[in-house]
Amino acid sequence: MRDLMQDEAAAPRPTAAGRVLAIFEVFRTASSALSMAEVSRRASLSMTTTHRLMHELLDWGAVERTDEGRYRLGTKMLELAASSGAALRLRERAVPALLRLHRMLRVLVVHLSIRDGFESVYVESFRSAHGTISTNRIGGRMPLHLTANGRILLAYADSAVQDAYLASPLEARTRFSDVDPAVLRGEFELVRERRWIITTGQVTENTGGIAAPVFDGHDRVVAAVGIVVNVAEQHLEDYVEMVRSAAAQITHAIETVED
Amino acid sequence: MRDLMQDEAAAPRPTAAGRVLAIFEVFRTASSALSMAEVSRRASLSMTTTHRLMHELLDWGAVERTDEGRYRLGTKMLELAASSGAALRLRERAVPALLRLHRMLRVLVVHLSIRDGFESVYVESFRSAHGTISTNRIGGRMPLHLTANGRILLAYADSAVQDAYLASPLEARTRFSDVDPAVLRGEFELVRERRWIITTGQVTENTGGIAAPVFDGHDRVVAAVGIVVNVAEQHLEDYVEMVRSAAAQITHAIETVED
DNA sequence: ACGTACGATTCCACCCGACGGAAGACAGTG
DNA sequence: CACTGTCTTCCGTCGGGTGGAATCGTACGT
Repeated sequence: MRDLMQDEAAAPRPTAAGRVLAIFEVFRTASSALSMAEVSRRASLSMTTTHRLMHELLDWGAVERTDEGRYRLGTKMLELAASSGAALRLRERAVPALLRLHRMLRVLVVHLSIRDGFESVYVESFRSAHGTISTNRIGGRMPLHLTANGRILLAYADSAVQDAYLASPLEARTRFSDVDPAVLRGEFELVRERRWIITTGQVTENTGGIAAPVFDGHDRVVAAVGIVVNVAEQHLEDYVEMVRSAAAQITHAIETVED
Repeated sequence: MRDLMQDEAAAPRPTAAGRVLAIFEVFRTASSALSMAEVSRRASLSMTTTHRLMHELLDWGAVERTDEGRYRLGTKMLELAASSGAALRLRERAVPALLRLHRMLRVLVVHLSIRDGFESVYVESFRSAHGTISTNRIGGRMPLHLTANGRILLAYADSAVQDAYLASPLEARTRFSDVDPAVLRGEFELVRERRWIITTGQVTENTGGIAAPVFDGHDRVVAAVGIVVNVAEQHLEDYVEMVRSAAAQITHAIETVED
């Protein structure tokens, strides 16, 4: 569609590895399969270089060709993700509890996320067939202060992380979005005290979230479980215990099978 | 544990990109976090090179450090996988139907797989809490001829692919494993005729599988849905309709939201 | 059919980034 | 304290990586 904004597409460092990563970056931000020339442009690499690198990636299986001759990331990347540290084991142990939670809450969305830097990354998410609210997919990212899950993760992060985060510019998505560090610090306080949180109107005006922390065997928070609901919906508080219970189940699943 | 078998660890091509991929390969096959020296050895790279590359990967987010200072793949790999062609959209559209199937079949395992070369890759899999049969995780691979899902995928593949596959050495995992090309060809015939399959004792003696094909909008098979059951269990045939129904639902979900 | 435009591929000579060795910093262990 | 392993920095040399140009392929428009 709009092909004229690849200007600031992250100038790849003049190192060979940097160029490979630049190509990955292109695919990470691209929504569909790309032609080699498109990759070349977006990665700011010469066609020659792109061509050679792409073929190395093809041989290895990092990218694959579509029937129309375009390129996209290959299934081997799936394997890599599965080997990726935190995500894998966590997801595996968490799914049963997430499913139970999801089953109790037909119409809603269930999310499991971990913190990566200043962002919340979705490790798993189940939404019901119709529920089109919240379009996050696995691997998707959101600012920490706008989602219930994110606030859980930030509330339990090192104070150094909290300070740094609150000192950075805080994005607002609605007129209700909390961007005042003082308010957020208060939220964190509350979270650590109650071990759950409710947010409303932060991402879009008519949605809210309920989330709770997942602990590892050493009382450290490794993830957050949360659901997204329509604020029009009755008492959000009614869901709190279900979410907390799911979080507790996952905590238990992680603690027992420690390795 | 056994650190003496890194000999045949895929000599990385003497190209910079090849070295990067060698590192990815190390993590792909490693089960836990690794020290940099371990990566260096397994990838057959000098410490200097490993050190420099690893830091580039760290900066970009491809790998991350554990608390103990070891290295593992970073959460950004999750994002890459989510952007990976076939897997993503397919998985997204399929999950609701898979969940419905899973809900009906408490004790069992539900798998969604696609074909990648001569292997079946699991795109999603749900197992019930206790059911410890079948240890496949997302991104996991299996030979095509041994699983119900794999046979579905192979039965609908180009005949060129079939011929090539059947001409290659066929692994057997139990004394019941079918490794006779003629027998397998017969199976494929049957699959295309009935649009479902039952296998028994192929991977382990006491498990069986039931699977059905998922089509895209152009009558091509893009995935297979299957379940794993204990052969001791009653009539495997009883599950066929449920599996076929789930496959049909996914087919429908893919066709409708074509893009 | 012809011409144009764009993408993919191959070839090549120059050159700069990548490489490995060596040596030093650091931590844990006996 | 010596020893063993890991991680890190520095540097001179060398080879793989690089961009340009030329070729081939294919789809589109006139």
